[in-house]
Amino acid sequence: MISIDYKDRRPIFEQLVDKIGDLAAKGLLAPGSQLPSVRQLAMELSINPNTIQKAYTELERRGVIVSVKGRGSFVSEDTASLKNDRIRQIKDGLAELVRQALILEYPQQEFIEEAKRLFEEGGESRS
Amino acid sequence: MISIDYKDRRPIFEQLVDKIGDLAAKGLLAPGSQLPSVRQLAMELSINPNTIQKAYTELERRGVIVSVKGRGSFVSEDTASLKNDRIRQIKDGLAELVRQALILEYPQQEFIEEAKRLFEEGGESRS
Amino acid sequence: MISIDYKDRRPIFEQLVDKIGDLAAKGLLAPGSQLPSVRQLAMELSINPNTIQKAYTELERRGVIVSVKGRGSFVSEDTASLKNDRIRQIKDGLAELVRQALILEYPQQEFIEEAKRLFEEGGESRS
Amino acid sequence: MISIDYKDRRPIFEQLVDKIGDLAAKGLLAPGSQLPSVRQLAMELSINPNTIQKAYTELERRGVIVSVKGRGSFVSEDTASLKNDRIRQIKDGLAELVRQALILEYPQQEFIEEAKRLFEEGGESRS
DNA sequence: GTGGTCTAGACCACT
DNA sequence: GTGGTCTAGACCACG
Repeated sequence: MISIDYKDRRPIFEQLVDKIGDLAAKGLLAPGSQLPSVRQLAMELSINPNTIQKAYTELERRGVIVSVKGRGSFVSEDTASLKNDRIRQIKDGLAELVRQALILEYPQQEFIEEAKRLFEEGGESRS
Repeated sequence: MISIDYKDRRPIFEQLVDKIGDLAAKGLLAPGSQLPSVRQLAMELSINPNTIQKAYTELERRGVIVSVKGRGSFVSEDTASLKNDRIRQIKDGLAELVRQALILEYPQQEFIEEAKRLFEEGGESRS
Repeated sequence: MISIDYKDRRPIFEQLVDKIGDLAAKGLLAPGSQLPSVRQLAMELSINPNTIQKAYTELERRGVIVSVKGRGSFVSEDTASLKNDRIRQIKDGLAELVRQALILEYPQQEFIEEAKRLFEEGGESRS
Repeated sequence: MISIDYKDRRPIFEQLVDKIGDLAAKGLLAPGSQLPSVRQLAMELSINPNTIQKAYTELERRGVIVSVKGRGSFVSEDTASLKNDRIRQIKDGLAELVRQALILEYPQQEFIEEAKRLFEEGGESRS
């Protein structure tokens, strides 16, 4: 379910944050369910526990998970915050892109049409 | 014309690539015109010549400029490739964002409306 | 009467200390009355007896309860110390906060008004 | 200027975040000025660079400082966010205290008077 | 057993 | 030189 891509130039902990954030947002990690422990996940992925810890800490900061000393880490039961976390990232990325488009005078209409095209193209290939 | 923003978290060479790419795409750097030499621009911006070199190398790879040993660096005369370079980046970014939106089942309509809103908001604040 | 909140980030033993301290201070646990035994309360709450023991030890240290070997644990009959224990905590916290406010030159008036606002807001939402 | 207290039970990185946040909020660290490098501060305080790094990362997340790879860390020039960061903490603490006071039925009037008393007491002892 | 903090020492990208 | 990431291994508080 959770894997890391060593070809990806982003730091490992960031890949983990994104991956777990996605799974939680889509409900594939049930709200309230327990995540693998820091040590266990570190073993599974053959990476250092500190790196997992860093990812979990960031996820907790974002309200995606809650960690309790001595008990473990759990997916947040506040389902709204699960999705909001990811949607905010999309909106931030979009704002940056539009900023670039305005600088280049890339017309709004083409931008929107490209977006629509990508949505339909992506939508088709889904099972 | 060319400046660097130390508050910007991106590496300086990347800021340069973007900035020069923008200027060329908008025609503010005339096709065929000569760019400042690596050393001269390094002096002007008070940064390391290596950093300029890295930016120029990347720009040449993208077909935005051509460098001729012993003569200097020139904006490409292939105006199409100038704009295409930048537009490709926007499209790539958009494709990635749409991919994320599909994963999260973030509705196309909201995505498009957010984009439109950002375009109008950004368009207003232009001098 | 006594419950634990797993969403609460504080350690369980600390929640118990607070909860029992509150009940004693408000007179809902009569002075002199017997508390559940460590084992019994551990069973009821499905938590480790060590955790209960730790809470009882801390409560005894504070003079809220007295434990007698072989007989059990009892709410202190010194009613003054019951309430004082809790009020001292509030005053300590307040002193620390005011210390911070002075360091930051956060004006007394705003501090007081914020406190009043919180009291009224909190007072309304009580059943 | 910056020191750590080993008697303090809070983690070192948290003490640093608070201390630097205070100095920045009070203007004792001028906006835009450079902080000691991660390694240098680690040497001065005889603690591990990772611990400093953790503190700086948190300070950047809060908008108190900006860190630039290869250049260093700088106090934010957004003076509003410097103070806001600290004031938010005071308000959060106050809200928690009032919540406790309501539970204990500790009268608002006494609470407010205690606060006023502490303000004046603390105010007097200032040079 | 759990999460959280810390040290020691390394490598990377950027200047 | 700078900040950022990572590994390895330790200790603590909590259950």
